[in-house]
Amino acid sequence: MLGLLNERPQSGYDLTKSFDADIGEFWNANHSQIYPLLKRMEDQELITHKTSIVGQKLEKKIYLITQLGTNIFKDWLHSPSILDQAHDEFILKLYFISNRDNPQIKIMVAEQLQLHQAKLNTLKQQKITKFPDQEHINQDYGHFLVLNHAINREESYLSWLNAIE
Amino acid sequence: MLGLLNERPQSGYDLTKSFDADIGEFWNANHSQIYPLLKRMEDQELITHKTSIVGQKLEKKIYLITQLGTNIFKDWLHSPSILDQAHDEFILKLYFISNRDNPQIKIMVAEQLQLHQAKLNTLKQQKITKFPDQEHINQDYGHFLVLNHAINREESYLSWLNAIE
DNA sequence: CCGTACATGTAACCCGTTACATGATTAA
DNA sequence: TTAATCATGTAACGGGTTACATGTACGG
Repeated sequence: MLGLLNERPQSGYDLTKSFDADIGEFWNANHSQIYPLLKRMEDQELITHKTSIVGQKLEKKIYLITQLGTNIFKDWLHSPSILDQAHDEFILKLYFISNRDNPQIKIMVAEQLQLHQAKLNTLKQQKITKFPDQEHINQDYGHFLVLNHAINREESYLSWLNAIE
Repeated sequence: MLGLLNERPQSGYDLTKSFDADIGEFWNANHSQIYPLLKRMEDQELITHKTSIVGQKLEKKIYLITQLGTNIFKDWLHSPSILDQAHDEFILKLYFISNRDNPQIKIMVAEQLQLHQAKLNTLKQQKITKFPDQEHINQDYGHFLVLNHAINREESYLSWLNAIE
C-alpha cells in the first residue's frame, strides 16, 4: 500500500481496485482489510489523508504517503527478499521499480537467481535421496509428484529470471 | 492434518515435522498453530487422542482420525479445487493420493488443465491489451515483468500437468 | 554432564476472508 | 428509475508468525 501511495495519492477504494487488478495476481487484499489498515498506517504517521467531495456530498478520503512512509517504503524496496512460497516479495518489489534502466533490477535479479538455484539444488538432491528407484516412486507417488512440481516451479522461475533484460 | 492423520495416528510433534519437511514446500504450519487446532478438531469430533508414555513420564498425545473425520477428509479430497495463488489445494490433494493407479488423478488433472489453460488465456489477452507496443512496456516495466511472470508460471504449471502419467 | 531433539502448550499480534451494513453517483 | 459502480466502514472468525514458557529423553 505504501508502494501504491508512493506512485500517486489515492483512496482506499482505488487501492482495492489495484489489488483486484494486476497486483492481485500475486498479492491480494480486500477492502475490509484495506480500510482498517489505512487507519493504522495513519496512526503510525506513514500516511495522511485529505477529504474530497464527489458529486453533492459523497466523501472520498484521498491518502498521501508521508516522508516517513516514503523512507520506510524505500528501505523495504532495497532490502533483500527471502524465499516464501506463499508471498513473493521480490515480484512485488519489481512491480514498483517501473524504470527499466534502474540498476537495482540487476542486483535484485542476481540475488534471486542465487536463492532459487540453491533451492533447486536442494530439491534435486531430495529427489535423488528419497526416490532412488521406481519402487520408491510407486510407494509414495503423491510425494513424488509434489516434489517434481516444486522442481518444475524453480526451473521455470530461473528461466524467467534469466530472461529479464 | 486430517490427511496426515488418515495415513497413520501421530502426535502434534510428528505433524509439525511433516510440515517442516516435504509438505512445507507448498503448505506450512507451526507447532503453535497445530496444537490449538488439534484441540479444536477434537472438540468437533474429527479426531480423538490417546496418551502414550515415552521414557519415564513424558506424555505424548497420539491423535487418531474418527469416522466423521475420515468422511470430511474424503469429501474434501474428491471436491474440485479452485485456483488460489497463495495455497494450491490441488497439489495438497495429489499428495494424499499415494496410489499411482487411482483413476481420480486423471479426473483432477483434467480439471486443473482446464482451469490453468483458461487462466493463461486471460493473462495473454491482458498482455496484448495492456502492452500493445514497446512504448507501453517501457512506461510500466514493473507491471510488464510481473505479467510475464504470471504467464511463465501458468505455462510451466501446464507442462507439469501434461507430464503426469 | 551436556547439548540436541522430543514434546506440548499459551500470548500477542497481524493477516485475510466472508458477511453484515450503509449510502451516494452515474449512465442507460 | 434502476442497475452498476463508487465509496466506506465493522464484526466474526480462522489463518499464521514470533515470542514466551516449560520440561523430558537420549546419545555421546
